[in-house]
Amino acid sequence: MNVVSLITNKRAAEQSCLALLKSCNSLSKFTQIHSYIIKLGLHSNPLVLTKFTSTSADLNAISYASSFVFSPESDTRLYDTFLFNTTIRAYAQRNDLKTKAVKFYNLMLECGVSPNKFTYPFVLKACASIGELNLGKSVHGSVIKLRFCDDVHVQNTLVHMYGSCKGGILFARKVFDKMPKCDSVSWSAMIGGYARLGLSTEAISLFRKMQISGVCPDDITMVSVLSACTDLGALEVGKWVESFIEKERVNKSVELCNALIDMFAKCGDIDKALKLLRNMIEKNIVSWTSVIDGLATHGRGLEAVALFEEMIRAGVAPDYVSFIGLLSACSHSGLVDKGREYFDLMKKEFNLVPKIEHYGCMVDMLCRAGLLKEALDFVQKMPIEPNPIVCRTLINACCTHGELKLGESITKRLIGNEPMHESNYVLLSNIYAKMLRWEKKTKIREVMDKMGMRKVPGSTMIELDNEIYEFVAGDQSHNQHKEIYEMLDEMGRKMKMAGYVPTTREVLLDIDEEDKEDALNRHSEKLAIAFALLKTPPGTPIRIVKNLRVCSDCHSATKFISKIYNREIVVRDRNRFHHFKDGFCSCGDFW
DNA sequence: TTAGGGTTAG
Repeated sequence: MNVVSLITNKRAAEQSCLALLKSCNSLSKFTQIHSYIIKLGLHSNPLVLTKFTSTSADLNAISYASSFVFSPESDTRLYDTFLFNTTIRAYAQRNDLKTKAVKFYNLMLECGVSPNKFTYPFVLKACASIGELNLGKSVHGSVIKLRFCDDVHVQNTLVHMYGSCKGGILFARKVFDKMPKCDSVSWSAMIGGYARLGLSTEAISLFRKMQISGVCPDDITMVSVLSACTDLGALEVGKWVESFIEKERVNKSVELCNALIDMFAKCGDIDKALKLLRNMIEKNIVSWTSVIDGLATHGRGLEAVALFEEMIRAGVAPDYVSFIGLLSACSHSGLVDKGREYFDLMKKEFNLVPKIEHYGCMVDMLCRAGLLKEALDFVQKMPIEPNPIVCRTLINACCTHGELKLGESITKRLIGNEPMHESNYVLLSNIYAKMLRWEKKTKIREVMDKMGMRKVPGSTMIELDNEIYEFVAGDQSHNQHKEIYEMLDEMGRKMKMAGYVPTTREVLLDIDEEDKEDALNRHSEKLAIAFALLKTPPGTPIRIVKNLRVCSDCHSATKFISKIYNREIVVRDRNRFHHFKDGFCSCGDFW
């Protein structure tokens, strides 16, 4: 065989390898082709493997392939932009290997290979999910240096990246404001950034600006807008968004329908969420889970369980999240036996290993049912370490059941593990208040002050005429505060006549009974309800959203108010919904 | 021969 035919054959072999790799989409096929490549002496040519990394759908195979491409034997002179781009993309798509995408980007620069306009969206996407602002900033620096900042794709990914990094939202807005031309992706990235951070009012007001700008929102924009409504509990705005979607004929993708379902479920209209699910032709696990979880938080546990069963019959396999919804349904509705049954079924039938969240649901369920001993036993036997959420559940249960000493010791241990978490100190200080150990309580507050910590103040939001009002305890900032406090006095008189007794044991302050009553009477929930009674016609349902759990005095007072004023009152607190009507609450005083 | 924004829980 002469040299020419050897070269021809090698080229031919290379060509046929490329052709084979083009259709290769699995690891097993790849390893087969790879052995040919090695036999033919082509393994040092990364370009052959580039073909594979760019076409393969199997991400494990890509890891395998790139380990050869970037082996020490490879001829680095043959590395090119496309090779790096495909490798970076492959890793940027893999949740567990995002940092590798950035590593390959750095290697690209080290090898002297120039990035192009396709490189940055991949790298920035990886930075976004890593969430480190400084990393993102340094990549942004390269974007500027290499003059790729005029590309709208790159700009949009920059907005997304900053919007996903802790402390980056102002930088996102800076990039966004400087963009000469925004498209629907730019607006969605910025609105989505606000929504993810819980800056929901900003998200909605930016959406209004988008409408003025004349750029048409699409289904993806609307998903973020809806998630902002969901966060605020703003049902009226949410309903308006729904009619906007209809009117503008926005593509009703599965994701958009899911966002609508979740909005209705979390803004208090669970029946509407259920109706939307029924009307969806193509539904996925998220659609089902949103409603199951919605039913759970509305205290309709049996219906949640029934819907879960229906989902399985429909051939949709439950996942980790749907089991959280299901178990929390059992927990919120006191279905202890059902909960235990499903917890076992999760492993046996569906091959899902329970995670800490599922153990958390079980502990919560046992504690709510008053089975504190069993809950403690359960935690001790858990194969994973209890997380702070599980510990706090136990501590709360200890407080409710008068096991203050035990509560104190768990809280002290928790503070040892999590010294910067302010809610642990609040717990301990509340335990001391219940023990009437005021001097210890004062000491805790001093420690908190020294560390610059503050208790999250309770606040209640209410939506009236498309405006959102927020109240904090003792709030006097509202321009109608005089009328509101007069209304509160009237409510108090009528409630007492009807048999209401203030639950002063809830007031964890060292003050006399009369002052305790006064403190209770100024809780943000009561202020918001008084405001609603003043501003809405008789018979109109009242919906409020509380940032913390509703306290038992407000719970009892709201029952009286619903009867005295003949109003349906829907309260969303941090954990669940309470529907008050005719002096009763849907939670059956069990929350 | 490659590109950008989104949904469920905790």
